[in-house]
Amino acid sequence: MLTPTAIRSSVMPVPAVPLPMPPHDTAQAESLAEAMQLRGAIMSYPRNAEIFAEDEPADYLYQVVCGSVRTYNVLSDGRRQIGEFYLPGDIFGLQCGDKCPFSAEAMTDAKVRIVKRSSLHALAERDPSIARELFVLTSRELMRMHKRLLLLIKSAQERVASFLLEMAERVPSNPDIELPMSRQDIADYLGMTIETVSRTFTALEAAATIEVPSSRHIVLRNRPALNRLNG
Amino acid sequence: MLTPTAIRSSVMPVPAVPLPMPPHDTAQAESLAEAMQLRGAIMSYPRNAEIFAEDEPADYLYQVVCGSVRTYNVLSDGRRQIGEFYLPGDIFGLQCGDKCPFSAEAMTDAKVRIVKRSSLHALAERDPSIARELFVLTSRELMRMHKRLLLLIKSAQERVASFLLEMAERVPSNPDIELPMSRQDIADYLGMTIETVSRTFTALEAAATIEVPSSRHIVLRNRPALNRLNG
DNA sequence: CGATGCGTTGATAACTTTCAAATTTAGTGG
DNA sequence: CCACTAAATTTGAAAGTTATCAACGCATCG
Repeated sequence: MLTPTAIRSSVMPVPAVPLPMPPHDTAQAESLAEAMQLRGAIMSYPRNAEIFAEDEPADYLYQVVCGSVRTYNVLSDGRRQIGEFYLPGDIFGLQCGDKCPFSAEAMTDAKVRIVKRSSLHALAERDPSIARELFVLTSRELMRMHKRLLLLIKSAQERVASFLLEMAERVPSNPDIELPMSRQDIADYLGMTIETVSRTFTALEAAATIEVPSSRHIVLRNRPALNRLNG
Repeated sequence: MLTPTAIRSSVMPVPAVPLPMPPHDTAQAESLAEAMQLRGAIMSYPRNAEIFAEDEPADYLYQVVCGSVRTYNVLSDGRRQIGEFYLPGDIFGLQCGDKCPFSAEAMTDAKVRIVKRSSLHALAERDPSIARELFVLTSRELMRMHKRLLLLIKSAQERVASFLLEMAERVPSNPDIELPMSRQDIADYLGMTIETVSRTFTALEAAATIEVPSSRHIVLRNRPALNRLNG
């Protein structure tokens, strides 16, 4: 399964003015969201631009403001594995040690809030609630990862079904889904080839489980069937 | 791939006296390890005994004292996926929300230190260094998970090679590895069948990459070859 | 010694990938 | 707005890998 994706944009990210965020509804003196807003800079990335690269020093935490982001690894033989897709609101970069264990790219034009990890950790030293939030966030990411694991042992149909259900949950415009990623991205996320992804979509459509009006627009027609496939 | 593993021991865990732990070499007033020692109870589990079950309230954090533990999920059709193997010193149960997202069993006779999560979180409120350790631990688990993801998109040989290298790293008795788990466990960890695992071992042995004196005793004869397979 | 559990081996079937080509969609310039 | 080129997606046929089904070997244990 070779996927020699040499996507590398030469476009430089453009700093933008911070966007106002809706006020957070917790009683916290300062929540993580607020802290990130205060301390964060917002960067704009065009489609396919690199946000950070594997093995770079991992100095920042990131939050998608708008658009979408993919993290990924490229194996020595060129195969690419997508680590995760991040949508508006999602925070990524939590699992970094000293060096980033993967790369990140804007999947669509995107604005990303960037905060120095050191600044957040310093804050966490003083404010246990921030520390707690960081922990919860990481632990949640871990659970998401765990669901991915379960995904990857399944058949092609099951993987695609799980993927669609996950996306439906994350972009709440049911039953329609507007996918921000290409077939290649989906394939590399699910650990299969682009052809198998395509065939699986076709099969699900033939079974009237989904509709595919355009390649990135999916309509879930039979959720029970998808849930059955989901195991 | 059906693996209807209905392992369920009726043996009750036996509380045991706490074991002395080597002193921790940090300057911290109280490290997480020390805190767990102070607050933790040690339980003994016979081979295959259940430590906790999926969907139970997740009230505890666990640390393997001796022996080995597996966490796993069982899908509706009986397939089992192993989440992770834990060896002496390893801490597990970090990713739990309110309910355990998986079950845990002793893979061999094992002693496990058990600490109330609430007690650790209360401690973390007061001691930022503990909070930090919890975060680092979770983030490390996340990185391990990430490596697993990369594993699961690979071929059978690559998966087994990666698995062996990982185990070699974790049980430092190189180049010999004494596996604490059965072929079925390995299969469910790597997302393949027991037969394929067996055949892959045989193939690696035929290639003089490893030796298999007994089914649970592996000798790494050609690490470069394994590393090459590891990608 | 016969039962039982675990691991290995063999033959066949099922599924996914690979390679190739057709088709659709998107982007660009006139 | 249309035509044209490049990119993305879909489809088809063949090959490769892994799963499934079945049988066998080998230990342990009553």
